[in-house]
Amino acid sequence: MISGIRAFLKGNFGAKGHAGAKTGDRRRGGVVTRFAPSPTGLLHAGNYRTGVFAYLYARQNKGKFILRIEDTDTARSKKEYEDNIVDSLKWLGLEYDEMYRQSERGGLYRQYLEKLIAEGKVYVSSAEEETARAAKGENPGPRKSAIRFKNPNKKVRFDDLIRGEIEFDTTDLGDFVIAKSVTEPIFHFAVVLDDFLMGVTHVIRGEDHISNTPRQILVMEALGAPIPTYAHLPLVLAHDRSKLSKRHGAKAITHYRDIGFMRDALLNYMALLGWNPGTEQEIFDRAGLIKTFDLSKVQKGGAIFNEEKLRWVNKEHLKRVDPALLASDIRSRILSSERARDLKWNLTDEGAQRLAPVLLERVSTFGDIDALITAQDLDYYFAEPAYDALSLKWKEDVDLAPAARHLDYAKAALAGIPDKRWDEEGIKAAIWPYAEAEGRGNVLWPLRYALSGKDRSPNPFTLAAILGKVATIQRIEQALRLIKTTADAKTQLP
RNA sequence: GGCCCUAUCGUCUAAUGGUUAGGACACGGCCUUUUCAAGGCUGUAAUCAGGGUUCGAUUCCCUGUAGGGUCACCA
Repeated sequence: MISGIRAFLKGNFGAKGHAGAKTGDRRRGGVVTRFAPSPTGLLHAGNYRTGVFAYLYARQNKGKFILRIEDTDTARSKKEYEDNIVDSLKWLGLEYDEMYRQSERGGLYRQYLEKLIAEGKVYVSSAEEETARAAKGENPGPRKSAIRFKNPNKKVRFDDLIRGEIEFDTTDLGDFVIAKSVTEPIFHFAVVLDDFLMGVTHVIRGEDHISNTPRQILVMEALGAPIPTYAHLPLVLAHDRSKLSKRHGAKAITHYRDIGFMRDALLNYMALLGWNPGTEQEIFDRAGLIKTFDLSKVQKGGAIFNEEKLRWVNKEHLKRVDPALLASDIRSRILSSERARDLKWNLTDEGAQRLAPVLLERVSTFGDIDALITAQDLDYYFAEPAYDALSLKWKEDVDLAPAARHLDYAKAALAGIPDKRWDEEGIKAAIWPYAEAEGRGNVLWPLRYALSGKDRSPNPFTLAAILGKVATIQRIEQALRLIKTTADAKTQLP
C-alpha cells in the first residue's frame, strides 16, 4: 500500500527527481541552487550568466543560492581568481546564502569515497592496470593508481527543464575515473557529493555540462542521492559562435564595472541573453527580473554577447535614474582623470549638479565620460576655449560683422539678468526674442561658439547656465576682442 | 570520428497549422533643431535545404546541411 502511494508520488514528481523522502521538501518550495565556478581565470560573461540565472531562480522561489568554489584542481586554481569571483558577485549584487570551497571539504570526499569502495561500487585500479589501459590507448592519463567507478553500463535518462528529455547510453563511458586517490577527488565526484550534501535541488549550469550529466547521475545513484532537476543553459557565444572564453576576448565582469557600467544594467542584459518575458518589455530592475524571470522560457540555442546592446540597456537604466543622484559620481570621475589633474580643473558640487544632466544625455556609460575628457570635449567647461575667430561666423554671413553685432547684444542682455534668474530659462528668455527676430542661427551660433569654441556642443543657454554669469560675459568679450583683432589685421592687408 | 545539443532579419528575439512573419540593438532616411545629444516618424533586412503529413507548414515528422558542445587522473 505504502509503496503504491510512493509510486504514485514518483509518477507525479518524477520530473523533479526520484527520492520520495526529498520530494516532500521540494513541495514545500525548498529550492536550492548553486553557482560553482572554478577559480582558474577571471569571471566573464561565459560563466557568470549561469550564476545570474541560478540566482534569479533561487530568489523568485524564496530559495537558497549557494556559491561553491570548485578548486579541486590545485594546480590551476588561484586565490586571486577566487577573489575576482567574490568581487564580481558582490558588485553584481548576486548575494549568496552560503559559500564553500571544495579544497576545504577533503574529509567529506574521503569519507564517501571509502564508503563507496567498501560497498564495491567503486574500485581502486592499480598502476599496472592503468598502464595497460594506456597501452590500449584507452586514455592518455598517467600510469598510476586511480579510483574508478564501476559503470553499470545502462541507459540514463533525465528531464532537462530547458531541453526536455535527454537520453544517453553510458556504456561507452567505461569505468570512468572519479578520483586520483581518496584524498584527491576530481570534478565528477566532488560536484555530485556536494550537490547531494548541500541539498541542491536545481542544477542550473551551462550546456557544456550536458554530456557530463549521465555519469554524474550514475554516481548520484551509487550514493543513494536524490537526482536534482537539471536546467542546461545555452552557451554565451563569441562573435564566431564558439563558446565564449578569455581567448575570444571575453572581458571580466569587473572590467565592465571599471569602465562604468551599472550593475543592474549588466544583470538586465545578461538575463535577456537567452531569455525573454514573452512581452515587449526589455528593461527590468532587479525586482522585476526576479518576479518575471521564467526558466522554462529560456532559449535553447546559444547567443552572441553583443556589447552594443549592453550599452543601450545601460543607457536606458541611466535615463531612469535622477541625474542629481549621479552628480557626485560624475564629479569624482571627472576630477580623478589625468587631464583634470594636469589642468587643475575645479568642479564644485553645485557645478556637478548642473553638468550631470547635460553629460548623461550624451553618454551610454560612465566610461563614455572618460572618452569625452580624452577627446577634450569637456575642456570648455573648465577653461576659456581657444579657437579661430572665423569660426564665430554663421554660415550664411559673409563676414564677422553680424556676429560682432549679435554678441554685443547678447553681452548686454545677459549682463542685465539678475543673478538669481541666471538659469537656462532666464537666459533663454533674455536672448530668444532677439534670436527669433534676427534669425536663430545668426545669433545662436556665434554665441555658442564663443562659449564652447567647438563646432559641436550643447546649446548656448545650457552652456551659459553651467558656466555662470561672469565666465559667460568674459567669453563673449574675448570673442569680441578676437573679432576686432581679426578685422584690424584684415584692413592692414596690402 | 562517436555521442549529445541547436537552427526566424547582421545580432538578441516574438508568433501561429492560414499573419503584410512582430519587437529591440545596429545601420540608412526624414522631421524637430544654431551645432551636438536627446526625441518623434520611417526604411533595408529573416523562417538553413530537400522530402513527407496536410486543403494549407516557418510551425509537426524524416533526412541532409551547418554550427556548437563533449569525449582528461580540467572544471
